[in-house]
Amino acid sequence: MTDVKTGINPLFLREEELRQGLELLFFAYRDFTSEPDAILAEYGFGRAHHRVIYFVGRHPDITVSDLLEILRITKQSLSRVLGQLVREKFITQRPGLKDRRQRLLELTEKGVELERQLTERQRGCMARAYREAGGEAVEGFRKVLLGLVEEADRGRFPSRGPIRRG
Amino acid sequence: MTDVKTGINPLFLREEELRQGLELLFFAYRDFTSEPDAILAEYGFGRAHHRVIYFVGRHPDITVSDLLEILRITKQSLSRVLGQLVREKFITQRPGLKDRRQRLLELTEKGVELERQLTERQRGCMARAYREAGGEAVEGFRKVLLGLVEEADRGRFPSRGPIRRG
DNA sequence: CCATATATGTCAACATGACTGACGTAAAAA
DNA sequence: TTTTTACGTCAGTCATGTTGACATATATGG
Repeated sequence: MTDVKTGINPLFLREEELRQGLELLFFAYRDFTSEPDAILAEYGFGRAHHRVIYFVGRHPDITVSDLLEILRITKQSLSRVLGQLVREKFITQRPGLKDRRQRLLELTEKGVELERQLTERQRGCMARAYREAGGEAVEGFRKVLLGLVEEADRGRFPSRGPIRRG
Repeated sequence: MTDVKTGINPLFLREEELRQGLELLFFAYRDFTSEPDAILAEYGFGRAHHRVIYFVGRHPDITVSDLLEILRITKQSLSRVLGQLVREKFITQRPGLKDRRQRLLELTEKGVELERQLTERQRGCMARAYREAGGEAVEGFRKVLLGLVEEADRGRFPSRGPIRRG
């Protein structure tokens, strides 16, 4: 194995390194959410609103059930925040074309603006981290995180191949 | 720049890639916490208890204030879960030696056992992801995540140098 | 020694975001 | 036509966070 040839212990499986992985995830998530939380508070919204706005922006005309599958919360929980966002005109609903039971969700201009404002900060943060770490590190970051995501959802992250593509 | 020489766009800064980063973090965190949540529920505990148990296990004899700084919650919030854990004998408190106002926190045997049970799953999950991604990817994972962590807390993650060390 | 600052705890009230369970309606599908 | 599906809603509960006010013991500095 690598360690025999190179004199490296398989450190990446050691307890300490694993724990650091857990903690990195905790600290990164903690700090990553704190920025938008402040903005959301100005609107009287919370993190749940951010998630809804984000994924509706990301998948225009998403249905309620698809959104529920992403968020993994109950419809009652979603209903509350979604209802607010619709009433306050950040999101519009319209019946599906093929299936008129569906409510296709879409951001209004107001919604797009808020989404931009919220996610811009996070993207900036991520961009800085990417830049500082370098392209190769980003590949690794993606690879490991993808391994932590449930099989079923990995398809959401199309591979771009190793580092470079045409 | 790289793109001129190699024909690569600086893709790692593109909107799409940044968004995938945000989402990877969301999905990974979502799935990463769901495992222990089930176990915690059996004890009538929640995620907050896990965090306390984890960091007390990680830093034996940690003080309440140090724990508060890690968790970034109010002492009232901590007090509730910590109180439960102490009453149910997962954690012991004893006055500090130098400063007797402090309450040094430590896991009991029962606490160690629960911590192990909870974190074992997560470590297993992380180990699998590490193994599948490879050592180099793990370095990248660490690098990027560290860049997302607030300056002040980066010292918690001593660098092991680039991939290999003696 | 005394005043002040610190470490911690506690009570009360409240908001958010999750949950379960039950029930309702409209539309699709069998 | 019956059943299933997509979605909504009401009601109640729980976990976890918040603020504000106040209490106590101990440390620390003048």
